[in-house]
Amino acid sequence: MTITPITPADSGIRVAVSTVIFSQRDGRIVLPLVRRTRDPHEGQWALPGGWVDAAENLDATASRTLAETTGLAPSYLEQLYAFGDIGRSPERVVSIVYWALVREDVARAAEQHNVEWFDVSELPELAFDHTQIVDYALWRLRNKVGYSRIAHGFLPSHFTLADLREVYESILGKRLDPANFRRQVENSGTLIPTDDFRTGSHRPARLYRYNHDVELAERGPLPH
Amino acid sequence: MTITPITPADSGIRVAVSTVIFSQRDGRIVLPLVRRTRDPHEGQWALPGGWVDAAENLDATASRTLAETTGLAPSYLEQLYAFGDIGRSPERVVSIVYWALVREDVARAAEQHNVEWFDVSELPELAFDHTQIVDYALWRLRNKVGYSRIAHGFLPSHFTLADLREVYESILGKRLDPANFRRQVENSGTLIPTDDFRTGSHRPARLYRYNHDVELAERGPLPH
DNA sequence: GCAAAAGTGTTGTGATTACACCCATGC
DNA sequence: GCATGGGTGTAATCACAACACTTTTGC
Repeated sequence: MTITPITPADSGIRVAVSTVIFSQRDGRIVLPLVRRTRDPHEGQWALPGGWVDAAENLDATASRTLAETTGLAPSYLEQLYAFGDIGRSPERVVSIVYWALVREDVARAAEQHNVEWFDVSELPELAFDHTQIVDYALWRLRNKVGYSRIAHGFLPSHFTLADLREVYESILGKRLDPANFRRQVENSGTLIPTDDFRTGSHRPARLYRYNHDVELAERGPLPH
Repeated sequence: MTITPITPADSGIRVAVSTVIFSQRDGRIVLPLVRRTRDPHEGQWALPGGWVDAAENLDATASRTLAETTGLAPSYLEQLYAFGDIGRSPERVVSIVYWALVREDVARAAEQHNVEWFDVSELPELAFDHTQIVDYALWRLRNKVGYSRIAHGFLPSHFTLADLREVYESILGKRLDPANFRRQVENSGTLIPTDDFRTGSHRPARLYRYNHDVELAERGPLPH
């Protein structure tokens, strides 16, 4: 039996993957952009990404392009949305966009050439529809921080409650009550207190580590 | 200036759109499947869908294939996920999957040939990875019903609180307290009481209509 | 001692739950 | 009348926010 394509394999549609990578730095949310070296939009800043190879899964493409940018594995990676409007590029391109979180220390360790990290509130003009894509990724991030534990994805293995609170505050853009914040996260069962403290200023703060028995976010029946 | 494709236009990857269409019938969630008329998986049941035309937006393709199945416009339509694993089809196919809600009366009015509606708890074996896709769509539906008003998408323009409660109960798979349910939805501001009542058995029940000033679900910065 | 962050205690408020109870209709 | 679903009332509970207060460090 033969397989009969209904459209020719050359359908005029190409498939790309881009990734919105978030990290945290000095209480700000930052993301890496690459400068385009060819048309269209040569010279403009764009999200890191690449074409999907016929023998490579979408997730793998996202991981690969992410590694090529930050040099290391993310602490969280999730598909965001498929953008495929006709006018978003001179040729017809469907972009499967992912979003990722990388820890602050990981991001700092692997700075690359022609990659620059920008504060999300001070982004330059972006190529294609990437401004809209970043807006949507930010919306998802702010939403998801309210009902999951993804904020931990920004932090190194050991951290204080003030560190974690700072992450929440920079994502949500508002101050949180330290006392109530402490109780909320203590009751969530996602943190394991250690016997170590961070000293240096004022009263030492206890260091916590993440309880890896609980997922950063519920993903439903999708394979992880 | 010339555009230089990095991969040839014939990348060996084709782009399709499929849609998981939900409706409600006798307290059960049902969805339409089409029988495949060619290989691969000839004769098996599959989600309605089609190839993306180079001149057609993804949303438009979803609406079109949905119309070809149910014959009418959905009350809710949202992108679900892009499935693109290597092994999911003999050829490399990236499927942008949407999910939709259609009102019970709309679904009943437009029954089509070679389309059959199945109870989601009694699905046959499906082609490709469509079983997994339906599982994920159901998970999203059950989640979203908890924090949005999409359940209204199943109902005709006028309905009783018992109708609405039945929708919630069939989605969530559990009974809800009628008294508390009433207060919750009355306080949500999404319902407008009418002066009409449904009679026929016991005490007549007031008919409500949906307040179209509030969206069925918050979609963030994505264009609707 | 003093400032400041770490950490604890207390109180009020609003949403949710469980359930008792009344109302209006068909039979 | 009586069974049944429509609709109201109410008290207990819980999560959360606001804020006063104590503890422990650096200087």
